[in-house]
Amino acid sequence: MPLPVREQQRREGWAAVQSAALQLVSERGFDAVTVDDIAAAAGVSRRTFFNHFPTKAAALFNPHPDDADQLAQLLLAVDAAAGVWPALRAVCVDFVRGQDRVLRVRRQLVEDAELDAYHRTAHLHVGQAMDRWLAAQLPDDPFTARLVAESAGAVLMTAFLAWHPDDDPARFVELVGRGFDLVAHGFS
Amino acid sequence: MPLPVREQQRREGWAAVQSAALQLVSERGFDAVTVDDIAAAAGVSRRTFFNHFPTKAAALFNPHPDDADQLAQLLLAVDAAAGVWPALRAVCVDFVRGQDRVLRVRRQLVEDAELDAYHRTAHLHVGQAMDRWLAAQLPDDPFTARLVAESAGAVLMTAFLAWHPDDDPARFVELVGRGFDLVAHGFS
DNA sequence: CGATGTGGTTGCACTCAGTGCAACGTGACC
DNA sequence: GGTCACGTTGCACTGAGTGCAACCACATCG
Repeated sequence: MPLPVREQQRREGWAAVQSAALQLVSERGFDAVTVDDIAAAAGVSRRTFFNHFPTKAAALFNPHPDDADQLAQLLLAVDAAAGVWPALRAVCVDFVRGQDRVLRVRRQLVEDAELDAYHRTAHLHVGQAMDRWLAAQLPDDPFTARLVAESAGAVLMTAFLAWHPDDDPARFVELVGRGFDLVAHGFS
Repeated sequence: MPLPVREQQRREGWAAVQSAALQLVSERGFDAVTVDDIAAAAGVSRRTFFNHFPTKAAALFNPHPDDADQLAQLLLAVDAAAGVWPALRAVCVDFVRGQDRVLRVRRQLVEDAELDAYHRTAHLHVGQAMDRWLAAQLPDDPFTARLVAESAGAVLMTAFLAWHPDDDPARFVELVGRGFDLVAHGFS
């Protein structure tokens, strides 16, 4: 199903801006790059930058529109018969593969404590699909549903921070799986 | 041990600004209050506001200096013989008592999705004492240490979101305990 | 007690993030 | 070919956050 021309162009512009942002910020650092710099490098106006992204940090960390679709697809397809946690493990491990385009750059950026905060907020967005799925799976226990969602976030963040930019991206996937297993086993 | 006069005044100014910030923002909303408004209400200059807090959001969510001391004290005193997770449970439950001064207002603010993000970043600060303690407890397994820290954060955040502003603050403490127990048991 | 030093406070000027608005240009649709 | 919808652009504006230099109050020492 080919996307409409309009939407196609829109996503190309989106990708051009994010690409320029990642490039410039990884070279010079977050504070040394202005929105005007990024917009100019991407060949769009400053105002258009803000049509694509609400903030400067969003240009670095917001997920690609396709990613949100993909996560939703994975959640639809997964079999939760063995419990929500194993299902979520499978979904996250699958999802996290094929993120290597942005993985390394983002990991380097997050060395800066300030950007770590931005990074975490970006994940709130992606998490919404997961929140809805969990609410449907555990309709009678919203507390546990929320806790499972936050715990999955904790695992992903831990793996992300434990992964080193020099490592193979596959190692990140492995760390995610290990984190899920540790939490599944419990801390008692 | 009475604090030096200088430090005493400093903390009074700090508290005055935070108090004014919580008051105004809970009345009008985050975006409808400027830093100038807060500074004026606290009886200090705009520039002094930024001497106390690096950002507007920090004035709402940054922990009181005494809180950091208290958390450090609790961590020093706790007995970790039964494992790090039970110890952390005890520390957090203790710590979370006596936070009722800011609990209700903050919970109301976080209804706004944007401020939820700010709130989470503020916790990174408090968590540093916990990070150091965990690194000392699990020197040979930094991955688990990080995961435990993130999981404790997940529990606190879940309890905070599950707690309702009309509830008794004691209920929040109870929810924290319940969250720790659920994670201790595991999700398998 | 008076001189000196240290550190928080203040005002000023500046950069830059983010927003509202109105004009424009280009695909979509009949 | 006309018109409609929508993303793009420029412009002007608010407000967050910072660097700097002057100022003032508490502290210290002779």
